[in-house]
Amino acid sequence: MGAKRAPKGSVAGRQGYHHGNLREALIDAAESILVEHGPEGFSLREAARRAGVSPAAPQHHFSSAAGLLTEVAVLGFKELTDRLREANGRGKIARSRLIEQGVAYVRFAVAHPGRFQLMFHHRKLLPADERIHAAGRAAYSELEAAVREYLGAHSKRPSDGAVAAMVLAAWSMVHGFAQLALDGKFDEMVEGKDLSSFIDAMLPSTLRLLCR
Amino acid sequence: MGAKRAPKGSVAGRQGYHHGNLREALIDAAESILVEHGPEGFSLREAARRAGVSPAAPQHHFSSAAGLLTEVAVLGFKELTDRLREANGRGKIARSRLIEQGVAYVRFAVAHPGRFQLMFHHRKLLPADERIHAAGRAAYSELEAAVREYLGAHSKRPSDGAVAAMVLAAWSMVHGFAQLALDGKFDEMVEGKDLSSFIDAMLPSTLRLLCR
DNA sequence: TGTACATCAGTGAACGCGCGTTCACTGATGTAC
DNA sequence: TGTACATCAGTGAACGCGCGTTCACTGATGTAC
Repeated sequence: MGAKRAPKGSVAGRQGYHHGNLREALIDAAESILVEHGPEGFSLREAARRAGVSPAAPQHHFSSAAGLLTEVAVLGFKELTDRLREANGRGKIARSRLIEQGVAYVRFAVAHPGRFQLMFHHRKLLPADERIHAAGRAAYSELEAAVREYLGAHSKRPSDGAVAAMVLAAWSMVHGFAQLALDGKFDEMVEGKDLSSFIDAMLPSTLRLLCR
Repeated sequence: MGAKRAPKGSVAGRQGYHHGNLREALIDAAESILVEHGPEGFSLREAARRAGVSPAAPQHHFSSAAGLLTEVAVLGFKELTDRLREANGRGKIARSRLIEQGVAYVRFAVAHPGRFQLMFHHRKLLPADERIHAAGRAAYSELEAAVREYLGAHSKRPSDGAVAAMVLAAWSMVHGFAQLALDGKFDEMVEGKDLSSFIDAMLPSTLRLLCR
């Protein structure tokens, strides 16, 4: 096994001419590039390099750079959806569940900055891709559900308009908070502290200004 | 005048070997590129091309591509600051002034998408540039002033913490709204209508959920 | 169980492209006398 | 008012770079018989 001759371009995990798991390896490579250099620093050649494969290899798995990134973005939306659903399961009070969900949104963004920025970077993705839309809508639905429950706790049956307005407000707030945090606009306020503890300290009370 | 021989590479507005106004022409060119292709589509060579000048010419006015873009971003922050100050001058009720200011923030973003995205795209700007920080802080101060007046209308003397929290909430909301709008995430809701009318229709009521 | 062969998943060299930056240069302008 | 000359603001060719994509190819795998 270990004695098997490895081809010149080989890399840890690679054992022969066929990679065996190139599709997943390229996705992992893409995510690591995104973390280090953001969506703009991504290149297909670099992803191939990190997967230990020739520059032409990705063609067999993804139509193009945008195709690979679209896959990563779809996976990102799916994980965000999971995080939001999970957060809405915590706690008995609808209001605190909604707040937990907002915190989960921002935590996802700072935990996976590359992936998050990519998800909202349509120029880098396949245009008008149905999977992206569907994955985005699924995440939106989680937020909508939490808002509906929250509003339902006050008036018996919230109107669709009221729900939509509150979703717009909550989504804008957490999205803006996440973007500003990732762009370093809070660095002066954060000072020595860690960004995560700043979020934990400030975000819930910020969200409480909206949900009261 | 009109009969004057123009050099081969000449372009409207150019009249001789010396451009005469290259610095401003490059800034204008940069803004037009940003509008068309976003911060990622910017290149110094293209800016030089649009200004009707050789690729090496910008060196005499800006240290690098990041230097030119930093200039554009600083101007953007200055204009945003003006818009915010202006908005806070409209209306007698502090609450409606704050809401007007939020609307002005988003209107600025959709009116100058390239400039706006650039301002929050630190990877494209000179790192740790003092002018950017100062220009950003000036805009922040406008928002802070409006929030302080708004909160002051309720309790007699709002605490700094309360002001900071409200600023964070308001800034996050308008910034997120703007980013999501520019990224096309509202396109399904907008449908046939124009983005500006969607903003006018939805944003004030969204902000009212926060300011009440 | 062995063999022939189609298919799959890679290689690696080559393409043309646009980029930022450098270099020696030169035309235009402004100033000193 | 005229002239010499320094300085400024451009030119355009060249550099090396990394990119996405193409191409003819080949090693490995899996299947039919």
